[in-house]
Amino acid sequence: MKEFLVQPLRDALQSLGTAAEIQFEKPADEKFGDLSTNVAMQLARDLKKNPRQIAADIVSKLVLDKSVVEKVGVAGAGFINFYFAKGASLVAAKEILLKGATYGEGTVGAGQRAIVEYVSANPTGPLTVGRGRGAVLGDTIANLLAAQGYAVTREYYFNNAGRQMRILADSVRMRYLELCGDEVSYPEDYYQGDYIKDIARNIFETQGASLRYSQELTLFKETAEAEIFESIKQTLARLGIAHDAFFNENTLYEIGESGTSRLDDVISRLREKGYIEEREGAVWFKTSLLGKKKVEDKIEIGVDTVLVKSTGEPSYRLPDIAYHINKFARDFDLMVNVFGADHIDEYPDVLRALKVLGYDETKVKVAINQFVTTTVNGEVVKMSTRKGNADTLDALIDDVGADATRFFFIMRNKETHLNFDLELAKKQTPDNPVFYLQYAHARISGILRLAVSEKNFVASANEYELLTSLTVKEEIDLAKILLEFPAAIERAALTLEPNRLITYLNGVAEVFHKFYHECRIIGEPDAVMKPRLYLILAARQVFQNGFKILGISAPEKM
RNA sequence: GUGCCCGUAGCUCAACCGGAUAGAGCAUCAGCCUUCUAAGCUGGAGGUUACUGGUUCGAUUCCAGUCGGGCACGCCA
Repeated sequence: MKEFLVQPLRDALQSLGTAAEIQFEKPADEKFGDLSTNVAMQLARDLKKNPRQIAADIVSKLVLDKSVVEKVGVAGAGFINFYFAKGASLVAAKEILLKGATYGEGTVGAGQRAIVEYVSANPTGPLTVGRGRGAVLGDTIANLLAAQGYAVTREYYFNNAGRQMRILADSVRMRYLELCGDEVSYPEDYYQGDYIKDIARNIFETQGASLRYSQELTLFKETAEAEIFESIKQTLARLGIAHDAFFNENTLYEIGESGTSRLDDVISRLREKGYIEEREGAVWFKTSLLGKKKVEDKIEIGVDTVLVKSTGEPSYRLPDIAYHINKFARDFDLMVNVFGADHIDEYPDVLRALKVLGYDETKVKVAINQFVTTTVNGEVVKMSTRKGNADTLDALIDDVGADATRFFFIMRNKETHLNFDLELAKKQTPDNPVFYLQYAHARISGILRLAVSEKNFVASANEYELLTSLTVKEEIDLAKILLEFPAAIERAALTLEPNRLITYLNGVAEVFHKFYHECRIIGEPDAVMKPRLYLILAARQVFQNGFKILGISAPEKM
């Protein structure tokens, strides 16, 4: 609708001898119309005039199509409010039915390629509840970007080498030796979870005690990795999450045709630019030259970053940089990384390196999610994989179901701490927020079932026109909010904040329930019933399309 | 100690780029089912937007400081 207003407003401003960027917003209160602009207030300072007077001047010069904009008003400090003709929304509502499953899709990412990297847990143990938030967040962001026309790659970055994996393998070996009957003192800093014992048992069952006196860890490592990875994928699958690509960090260490690895290449390129220094036996990235600093005793000190430790091993930042260069080589227009707040200090180094090497680092977006605390009976449960007292994501899904799991993880802004109330999520009662939404969909489905079975209703595109005969306030309100769906998706996608979509859908559910109470459908004369049936078909479409992005089911009955 | 994030109704959270009387759900109080699902709707009560200043015609939003919580500050990942 904004398109109808922008040019007339520009013309009006021009005839007053001025110009400004024209911004619209949806007024909080419907008595202020459907859209408003604050352009008069913006101009107040330059023109040194009362904003209300400016607004009145603008309105007097406005030329608008009366069949679209019914009324224009000036209110408050100088807002210009536009009231749309009822028919305008209803005509537009036909689009929802015509577009069907594609309604709501946008073109922000048309012709562009995006990669979303999420989960990325190393295969050292089952996914925890804490990991779940990033997993669902990343998956939903990927869905939102896909809905904006991006060709999206969902990628999982992992490392199955290094110290952690050695500890994992040795943990399994220790448990295996226990099964062989050996007395072992199990180290405290080894993996404590029962899954280690399960893996050891599987090995013991197939291999017997044949590995008892071997120091070789390979079988333990490979078995553990394979089994744990399999369980991670299964857990993700329960939430409807499936990655397109798995990127193994090890490939960055491999020596290519040039005789160097990707990691070597990063260092030599940074060295050419003058950002590498070797001292104390280590290789440093001179981030101090790029603004990285810390403050000690109120004195700022530049800070460099180690890329290769004095042991000769790369620190984890080096492969991180190489990995991002790899993403650029794959020519993505947008690269989203989803990770937890504990990595908050890591990505600035990566971005600094990318910038220095001539990449457009603004294409990299980082979605950081704050931690999850779970409460059970009001008591906070802290989690750690290493200690083995973690609530696994699997157990959570068993407990509350996939829909509630997904919903709870994304219903809050990612940057706020999430309190996952296990008791609440488990409830099959109205205090559980996911039910409020799904119930609206189930109600619509129930009405449509009846319409088909008792009134022989068959939806037909040449009857969509009937929507324009709706007149009741609750009908119009519903049509209007359904039309905001594309904007809601776009906003959620651009900000990488799926919770905005939930907030929007909650609003739709609220307006629908009001409509439901005010407007009966089955049993009304055809002239009333049919337009309403098409209206709720449109509402159902919005719920279904929205639920698909959120990754939750759309139950026909509850 | 330093950096980043957060602080909004009793609880969990919204508030689109700085806009109009700060909104929902839960809990609570009062109503609404012979009629499409009462997992719903209507109404009431509930707020110094942590605090103090600043910028602005206008601040929950931006800036500075204070207090409180989380995370990170390693040649760990």
